[in-house]
Amino acid sequence: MDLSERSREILRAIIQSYISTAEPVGSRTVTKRYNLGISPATVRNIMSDLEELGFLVQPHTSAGRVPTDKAYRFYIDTMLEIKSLPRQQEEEILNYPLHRGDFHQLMQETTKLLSALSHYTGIVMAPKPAETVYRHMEFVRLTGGRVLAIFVSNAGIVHNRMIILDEDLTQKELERISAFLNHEMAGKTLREMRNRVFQLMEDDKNKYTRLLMKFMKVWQDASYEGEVEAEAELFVGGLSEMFNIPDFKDYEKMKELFLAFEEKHMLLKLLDLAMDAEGVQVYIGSENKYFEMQGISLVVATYRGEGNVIGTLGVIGPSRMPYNTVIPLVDCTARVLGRLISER
Amino acid sequence: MDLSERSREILRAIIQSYISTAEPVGSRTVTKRYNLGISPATVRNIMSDLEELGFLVQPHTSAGRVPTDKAYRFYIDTMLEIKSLPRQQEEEILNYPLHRGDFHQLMQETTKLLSALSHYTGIVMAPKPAETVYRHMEFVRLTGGRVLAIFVSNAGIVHNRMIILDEDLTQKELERISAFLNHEMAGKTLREMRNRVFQLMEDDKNKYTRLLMKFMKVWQDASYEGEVEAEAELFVGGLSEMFNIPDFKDYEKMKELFLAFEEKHMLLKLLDLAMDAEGVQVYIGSENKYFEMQGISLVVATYRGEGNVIGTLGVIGPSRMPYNTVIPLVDCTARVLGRLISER
DNA sequence: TATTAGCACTCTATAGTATTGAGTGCTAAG
DNA sequence: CTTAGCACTCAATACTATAGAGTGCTAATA
Repeated sequence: MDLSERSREILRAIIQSYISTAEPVGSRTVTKRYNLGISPATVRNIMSDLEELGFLVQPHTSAGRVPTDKAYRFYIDTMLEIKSLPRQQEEEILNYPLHRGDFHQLMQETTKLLSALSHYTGIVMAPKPAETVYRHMEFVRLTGGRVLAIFVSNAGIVHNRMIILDEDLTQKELERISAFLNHEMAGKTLREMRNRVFQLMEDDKNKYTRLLMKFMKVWQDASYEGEVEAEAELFVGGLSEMFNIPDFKDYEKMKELFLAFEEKHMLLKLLDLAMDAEGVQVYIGSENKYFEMQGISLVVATYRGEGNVIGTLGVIGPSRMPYNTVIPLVDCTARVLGRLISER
Repeated sequence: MDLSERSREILRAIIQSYISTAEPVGSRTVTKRYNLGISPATVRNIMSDLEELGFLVQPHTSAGRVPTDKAYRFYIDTMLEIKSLPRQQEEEILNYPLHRGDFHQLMQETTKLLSALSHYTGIVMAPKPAETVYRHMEFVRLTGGRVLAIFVSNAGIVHNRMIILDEDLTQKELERISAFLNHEMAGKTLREMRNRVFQLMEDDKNKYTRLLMKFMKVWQDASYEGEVEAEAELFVGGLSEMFNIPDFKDYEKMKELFLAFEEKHMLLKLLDLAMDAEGVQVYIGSENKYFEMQGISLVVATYRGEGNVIGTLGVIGPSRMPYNTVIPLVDCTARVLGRLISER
């Protein structure tokens, strides 16, 4: 992208202006607010060029111009100066009462933190059962052959699954199975456990064979039904912030947005995708095929638990977002959450 | 309320008309759609009376009339003929795949079911930890003196709490505590357990005293912090249905509504209140002080688990709701959920 | 006395018109 | 290459006229 220094300056000015006012930017505004020693007419010429290059569009002929997704991408990649997080905001994150309650609450509170500080909507994707390393598992006998399998990770994340056997086991028997499986499976993810189950089922010299066979058969069925590969849980907080954003002052737009939020699959796919990359990532408008929506961007970061990347979190807002403050905010929150999980 | 038979007929006609069209009802409409052998002028006189009695209001002078909360209340109490649920809808409820997954998913899916069938927003209040009867508890040692306490109810509801001890216990020690407490506490609610803890702490002849003391001290603190008395979890599904309701076609109204949804306390208080009554209840508009909102009503029913009322569920929509179909729908869903929980 | 036809009146919603102002693109001069 | 100047475009706003739905009141009627 070979823009002249001056064109870049003007593009930056337009983007910054639009980010702070949400109003289409005219040539006069540029010269007045950012004195570049240049006349409106000149700016107009350059703006016209920038439009041709796909960085700007006009809502209508007699309006100023608005940055495109391409412009935001360019801005973020080549001219964004990320501030370090202001001391005060960092304090706020550190003092936010995240540490109370169980894992669910931790996730939920984190979305609220993200939302409160960004004034946008906060999202957190919880660790996926299939990829969580469990330290302990427990089988609790309920009535009617039903057994509740409870998995606990190092970080205190609890997942559970109902297992329905056609045979009623005593709690004692379950405890034997439980002891055996704990020994066999501790430190594994659900995915790894499933593989181990297949392995064990080959080996019929096992002394728990009959019970285990039953158990594992059911387990296998469960994973066939997609339970092991189940989607991660998605937490959303601060949805109502969306109503304060002038970009979304349109009823139909809002409806579309909320429908998308209710259909969590797409958002989860996107967040899952973000697991593969390092650091903070920004998805602008139509850049991603899973949550493609005019004028909406996501700022996403991965968070770690005991070393590994275990989930992602971030913020959803208008593409017209003050990235220089939101990015460090998301980054810091991800770190803090990671620390909390690891030292929980 | 001594209305003449004819006044009642007209009021009913107006309410039914408004429920189905969402348009203010004029005198001519009443005579045309419900032929009562009466002229518009007569209807006007009666409508004027009904307005004076507080059953109707006019949005403006030259508009028809709209039922007030008082009118809906009267309608529901004295002239609603509740249909039995159509066979087809009952089928739909019974066939809805609620039974998969864990308790959380069950709750979430139930909100979706309610929403899908009513075309409004579904809500389910999960059983409160403080009032859930637990069959089993388990303590899992994590790193750094942290212990995860896991409680399992008969129905397979799992709650967990992090307990932080300033002393590192081995899993063996925990198992001893766990065995003792399971023996001591099984079949109790969290609230009852707390009381029992106080009792046990008096008794220092107990052979587990030192560990238990530690443990219970922390437990006590936790309950002091309100963890035992924690609010029930609220599940909401089908929020976006709100966007399809003409009554809420206003941006500001919508914003207000979503803010109320995010502040779940109020809604929970109301649902909690509903636990005390039997059968299906309807809260119209300003009738309740916790989720008071112009034009919005709730249809709520309690559901049972193994005999006891353990939670509530329902539907939120415009006061202008076809109660004769929504009420049996909510009723049936509550029954089905109860059955699923009890036979889980 | 209760009902009803008739009519004037009220008020919203809709369409049409005029005006304003922001902003552009083009042209010609510097 | 830059810029002043100017005609042009278009959305937003305010104003006006009109149509239509519905009422309340009055006087006639059963």
